[in-house]
Amino acid sequence: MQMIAKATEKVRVRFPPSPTGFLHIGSLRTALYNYLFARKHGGEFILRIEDTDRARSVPGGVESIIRTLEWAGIEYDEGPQLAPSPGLRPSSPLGRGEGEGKGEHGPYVQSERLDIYKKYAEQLIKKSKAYYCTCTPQRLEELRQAQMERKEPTRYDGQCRKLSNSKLQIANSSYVIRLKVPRTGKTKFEDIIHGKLEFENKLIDDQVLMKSDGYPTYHLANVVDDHLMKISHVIRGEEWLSSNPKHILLYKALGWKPPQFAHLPLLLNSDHSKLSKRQGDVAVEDYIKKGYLREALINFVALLGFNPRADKELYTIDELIDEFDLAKVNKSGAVVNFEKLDWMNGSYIRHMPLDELVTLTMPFLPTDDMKLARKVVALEQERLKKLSDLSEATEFFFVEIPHYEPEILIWKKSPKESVAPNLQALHDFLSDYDGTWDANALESAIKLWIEQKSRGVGEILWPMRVALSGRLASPPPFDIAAILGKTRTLARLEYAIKLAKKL
RNA sequence: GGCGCCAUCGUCUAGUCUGGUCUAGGACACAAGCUUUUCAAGCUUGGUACCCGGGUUCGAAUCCCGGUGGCGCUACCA
Repeated sequence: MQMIAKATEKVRVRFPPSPTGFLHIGSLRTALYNYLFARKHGGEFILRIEDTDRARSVPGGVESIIRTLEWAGIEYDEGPQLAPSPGLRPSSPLGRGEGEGKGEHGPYVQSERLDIYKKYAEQLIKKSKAYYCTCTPQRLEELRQAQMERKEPTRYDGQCRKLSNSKLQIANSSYVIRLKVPRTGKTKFEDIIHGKLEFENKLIDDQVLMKSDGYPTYHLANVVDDHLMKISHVIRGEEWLSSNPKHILLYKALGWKPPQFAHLPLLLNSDHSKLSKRQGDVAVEDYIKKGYLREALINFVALLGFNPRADKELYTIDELIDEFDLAKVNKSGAVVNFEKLDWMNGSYIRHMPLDELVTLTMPFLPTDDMKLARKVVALEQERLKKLSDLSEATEFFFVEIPHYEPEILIWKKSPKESVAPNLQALHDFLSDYDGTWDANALESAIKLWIEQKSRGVGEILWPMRVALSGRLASPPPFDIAAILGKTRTLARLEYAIKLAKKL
């Protein structure tokens, strides 16, 4: 794909979130694709904060985004830096930003670049490529309504475009600056993912460049910054595809060469609408809280819209970098399949070294005892889908006696009258047992004893397991007994016998 | 309404550019079986897809045209 990386042009990509809340899972994928592309081509990845909508920016928004990227291990080379503070996960180095994190193209926060946008907007006015517009929002709204009723395309009617561009004109009124879009011809460009595209100029609106509050719109700020920051490839969501001709026209008006574009397919809800909060969590923070591993979430999100190989599902970040290819990114939207995320996360959990897993799961356990935690986690490791499952799954280890419905002590293949005597026999055997109290020794001793008594394995082991765990499903009874120790094991058996007698 | 994008199992996808090896492959989920005190894991097996209609061709999931459907945009939001 010679259109991707020309030897002469350094690959520089950017991820430009708005600090309007938490990082969206779709944004995480966009950030990841940009990151993969940059790393693959030895380029640079820039984080830029687009806070030009003052009403929607929220306090702490920038920090939240940076922390989340940090958690995900997506490092940026240039961009705003946070004051050092105890992070979420110390193991992930933040971008090797230059110095203060400003880089040579900073600042990387748009609200700190207002004079730059103003300068270019005025330049466009001088060149007659843009004009002041004093139309009120009410007039614009009425205009739109009328156009809708007449079934015409909605667009600005150009009332102020005809006026002369003087400061006088705007003297005492609130105004915006609009781009003077050509009325004829077509705007063409080539998208790396979608190929050649063209739009009729007469259908493109005279885009607002500067708002009346002195802030630029996305369109202006984005184009100016991408140019000034020497961005080579704009990789963003497909919701931007329709406005791309406006951006191309803007580059042209400013006399700049546009970068290359790649518009990524959208992430969808199961009903195929654009992924939204209604149908599950979309904030990456929610996934962190629930105990999804960063490796799993990255792997999962990477495969939404892209699949390098036919028969491989699990990729490390290095493999993803290696295999990443914008030309292989899908064109159609992808429904987010959360069940697959669970499977993938479980798979990563199972393959994780135990000590690492224990460290990550400590917040989900009601104990500070690392040795105990290690044993408990080892038992549950292959059962977990996400770390937060551990709290509930292991609760029975940390209570005095677990409570449960007595009926669940009954094994499906044996009569309820046998439960109490079976448990009593087991209790007596265990209280006399003086071998090693670990899972293996207990298992062979108990199984041997069952055989000698010529009983079924199930009629002893099922009630034993329920007595120790209080649950229909749990790890094997020997493992639980080993962790519980002899005293607590016997106590739980005694409690179960009491219940069983009433059955 | 206008403009644009898209279209392979329920879902993520491989295959489409360079038509035959595709009676369409993998994964998740589902079902059955093995193992087993239960669950999980693991292994084995199974069902389900080329949106529709034309055309080009000896041959089309793949190329062309027309429908249909879905989605996105249509703001002084990004």
